[in-house]
Amino acid sequence: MKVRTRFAPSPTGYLHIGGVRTALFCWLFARRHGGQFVLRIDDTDQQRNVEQALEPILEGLRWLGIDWDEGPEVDGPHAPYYQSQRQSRYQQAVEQLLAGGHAYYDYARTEEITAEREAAQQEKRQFVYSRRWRARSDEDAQRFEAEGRQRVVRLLMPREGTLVIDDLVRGRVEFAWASEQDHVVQRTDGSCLYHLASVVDDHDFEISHVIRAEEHLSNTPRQAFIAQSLGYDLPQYAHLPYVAEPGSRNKLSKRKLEKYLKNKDFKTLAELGEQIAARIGLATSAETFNPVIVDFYREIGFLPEALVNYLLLLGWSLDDKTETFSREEMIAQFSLERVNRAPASFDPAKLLAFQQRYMQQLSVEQRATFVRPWAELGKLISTPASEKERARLQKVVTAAGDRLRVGGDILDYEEFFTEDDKLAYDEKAFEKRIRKPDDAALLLRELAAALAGVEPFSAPEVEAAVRAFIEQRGIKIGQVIHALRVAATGKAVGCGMFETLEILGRDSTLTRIERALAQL
RNA sequence: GCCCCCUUCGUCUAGUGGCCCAGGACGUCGGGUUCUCAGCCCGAAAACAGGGGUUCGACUCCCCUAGGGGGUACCA
Repeated sequence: MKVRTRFAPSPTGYLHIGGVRTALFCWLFARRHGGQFVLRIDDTDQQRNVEQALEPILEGLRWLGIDWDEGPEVDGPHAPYYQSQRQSRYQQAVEQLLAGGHAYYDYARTEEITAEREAAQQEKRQFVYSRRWRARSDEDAQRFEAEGRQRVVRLLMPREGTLVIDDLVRGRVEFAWASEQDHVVQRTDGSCLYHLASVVDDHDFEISHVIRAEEHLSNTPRQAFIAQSLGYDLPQYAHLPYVAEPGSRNKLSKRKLEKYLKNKDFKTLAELGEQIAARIGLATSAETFNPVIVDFYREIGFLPEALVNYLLLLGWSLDDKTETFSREEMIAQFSLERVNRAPASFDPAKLLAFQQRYMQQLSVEQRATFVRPWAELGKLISTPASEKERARLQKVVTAAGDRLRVGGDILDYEEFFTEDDKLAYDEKAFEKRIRKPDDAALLLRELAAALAGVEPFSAPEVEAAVRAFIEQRGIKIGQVIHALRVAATGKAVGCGMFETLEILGRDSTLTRIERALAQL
């Protein structure tokens, strides 16, 4: 059988971390079996500009390398892939259901249905619609209409027997038909509802495997009924567990940011993002820029491969030890059988650890290239960067080494790019390392003199000179290096001191030391 | 209320009746390396939701309870 999967986002304006995990699994399954991955847009009740609200979602998928064979932009043999453009097809399906006796016109008022439901609940029994306002004949219909009633189309659900679904993740799941409702498939205004649309589309698009979030498991019976009534073969179903909040089993939602911010790791990530956004002048709002949204990671400089690898392991595992998967490996190894049935909570700390791991695997050249856009956006260097700036950037990236976790971290190293007379000092560090120690100023002055003659001004030579200096005076390196760091970089922490000085060069180093001493 | 799904260290997970006084990873804690911070290395603490069965033997099978999630919409 030809494997075809689909991901069906609503154009909401952003791509949620849970949603993209579902998309990834659909995509992996299709690729694993040499099939196709289809993108369908569920915009049945969208009033706003769909194109605009869709773009961030497509952008997110593209960034992560989740490519679609059919759907928006690429089209395909079953176009259009927008539900809003397929209403006439759904209308046709409704008529087919009616003609086949699988659905009926119903004239009940909302209050009447509600009353029946509440009565059932009072008696603690399953609610089943009495079908009192079902039009069994034209005469019924005319009579109801004469009463000023409006009609909807309801499913004529079976009242006995069971439906067995062999879910690829859950296993065998049984539903009693009697506990299903006569769901509405077409509204009073003639528009069709999601479940009908979804079933029709899955059939028309020849979807073989419906891989979707767990919240749809309970919706499967009505969809299966629609499909069967329309004479369609049922697709294979696979219901994925939802992605939970950090440190809890509750479902991850974009609306509970306040709560997530109380989680230490989530907060750390969120703050990292805010800092970077501020430095590159990115206007952010909690709505669209936070660790629950995929775009966040792209903006602050995560590697897509790291996010994908992390997401892969959120609810899936190959065995008891394999954690790193290349794109090819995950495609070759992915299987729905190994999807966990329990919800997996989103762990920002572990995601960051994956990012760090992937960053470490890049060569210095790759890392410098990757990081450059942030250096440009943050005005550390010009846009586009000159050859000279690129060369310096690469040196800084080398010196920073593993300190660069995400692309935006390069913004922590502005001291390498600012002019000597504009270097800012961390006041606390300056106080502690230069102003307060009695001998700091003197040592710094003498050290500057020693450094003046170092030739060439390279890390090993500078280090040799500093070591000779302290040995000569019988002091420890700590007594001079901290002051030197603050004078040269304005900060208490940073890259290796000697590499730092080499990058700055003799002139800047000496100028900066002098300037620091002048501040006293 | 009714129906369905889920439950192993804080977190992601391995485990399909004996290999498990439960393994790996992230995080945490302690130590080492060191000019700071990272990184790296070594080590430690940390879990089978609870209760009943079945069995010579249960993390693994069955039942109940609790907790979490979903559906019960003219939402998707």
